[in-house]
Order: sequence, then C-alpha cells, then structure tokens
Amino acid sequence: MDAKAKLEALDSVCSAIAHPARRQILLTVHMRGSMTAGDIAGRFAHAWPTTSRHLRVLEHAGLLVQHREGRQRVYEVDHARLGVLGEWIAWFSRDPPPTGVE
Amino acid sequence: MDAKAKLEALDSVCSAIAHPARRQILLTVHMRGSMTAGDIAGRFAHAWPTTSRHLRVLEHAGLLVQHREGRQRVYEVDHARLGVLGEWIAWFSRDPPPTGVE
DNA sequence: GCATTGATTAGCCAAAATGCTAAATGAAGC
DNA sequence: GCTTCATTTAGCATTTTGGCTAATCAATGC
Repeated sequence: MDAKAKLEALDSVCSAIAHPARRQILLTVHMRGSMTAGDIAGRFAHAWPTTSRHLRVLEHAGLLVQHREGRQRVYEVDHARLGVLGEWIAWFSRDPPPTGVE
Repeated sequence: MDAKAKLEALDSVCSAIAHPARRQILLTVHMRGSMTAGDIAGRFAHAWPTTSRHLRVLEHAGLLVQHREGRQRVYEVDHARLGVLGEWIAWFSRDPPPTGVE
C-alpha cells in the first residue's frame, strides 16, 4: 500500500468511525465474529435501510467484509484496516517533540 | 472518568479526527511541540477563521490545549485524549471471537 | 411462475459540517 | 485613548450526512 493509498484508507476509516452507530456496529460484529445484515439491523434502533447504508460505509472503508450466503448477507470485521488507524495514532507516541523547535 | 464520560470523549475525538485538515493540524502541532494559532493558520490552505474553527473543534474534543501568551494563542497536543481512541481500538484485539457464537 | 423473505437501491427532506467574508475582541505600543 | 496586531465570533451559502418510506432485486419455496 503506497502512501497515497494509505492516506485515503485513513481518511475513509476516520470518516467511517465518526458515527456512533457505525462504531457500535463494528464492535458488535467483532464480538459475535460474524453477523447477517438482518441480525445487525435487528439490534439497532434505525430503520433497516439506514443500517444498510452504515454497513456500506463501513464496507467501503474496508472495515467490514461481506459475502452472500443464500439470501442473507454475512458481515465480518476486517481487522487489518483498523491497523491504519493504529499507525496514525502511533505517530503521536513516536517523535517526542524536542521541547522547542520554535 | 466514568463510562458515560468516556463514551462522550470517544465520540468527540472520533468526530474531531474525521476531518483531514484537523488530523493534519494535530500532527503538525505535535511535531513542533507547540504552535500559535497564527503559525497553524499560516500553514494551511484555509482562511484563518476556518482554521480557527478547526482548532476549536480539536480543543473541545480535548485533543488540543491552549493558553494565551501576550496576544498570541499557543496550542499544544493533549496526548491523553488520544488514549481514549487507543483503548477503543484495543477492543478489537482483545476478545478474539470464538469462531462461531452464531 | 408467483409469493415470500432478506436485503439493497432510489429518492426525499432535515440537520450538521465546512467554507467564506465581515465584524468584533483583546492585548500591546505609542 | 487610538492604532495595530493576533485571533475569534457572527452570519451566511453550499455541501455532506443521516434519517425516513417506497420501490426494487435476488434467492428460495411452493
């Protein structure tokens, strides 16, 4: 993954987790290993199409992967993508500022 | 910090870092240790008031702290707040799903 | 093939975010 | 006290996001 791709990935990940419902979806799917779209929609207050859109945002961000299984759609967390965010946070641990670059 | 406060903190942090300009501000201020509002505004493409608002968002999220110094305003990164995000991410490393909770 | 079930897409409206310019604030200097 | 410099606040237009309902698609069962 080149630098530009990584920046785009970071951007979509940060946008994706900006919404509390999407963070909750991510955590719920992670805890249960995998869930169908219906299971997920059933657990959240929003209308089904609303949740469906949240799922698409998470999928486009690469945080969820999905495959058909009969007529259901099964979602799982792709842990790799969270790594991009972890790397970004790590910048703030590395490079301790020399107390006066001025 | 109780659970509710932590959730609110996470929410404001995630919202704050959702915008690329704010991530860049945060990283830039971190690298240089501390910067005045003018320094920051000077380095970014946006109009000064726009950057000023981004600074306020970051400050309200607790990611930046700020104090007056003469007629300038000096900003620094508050690293503690990023910890909240780190803790959230850590949830996805803990609790490996037992491959079939169904 | 036709109905049913699981899920998405289309389209709409309201609310929030983001950018700008112009005006206001606050500290310093004369 | 008036000016100047550093910055913020106010107010507005535009874009994006997030919610809904209604319509559609896709797989299964009869």
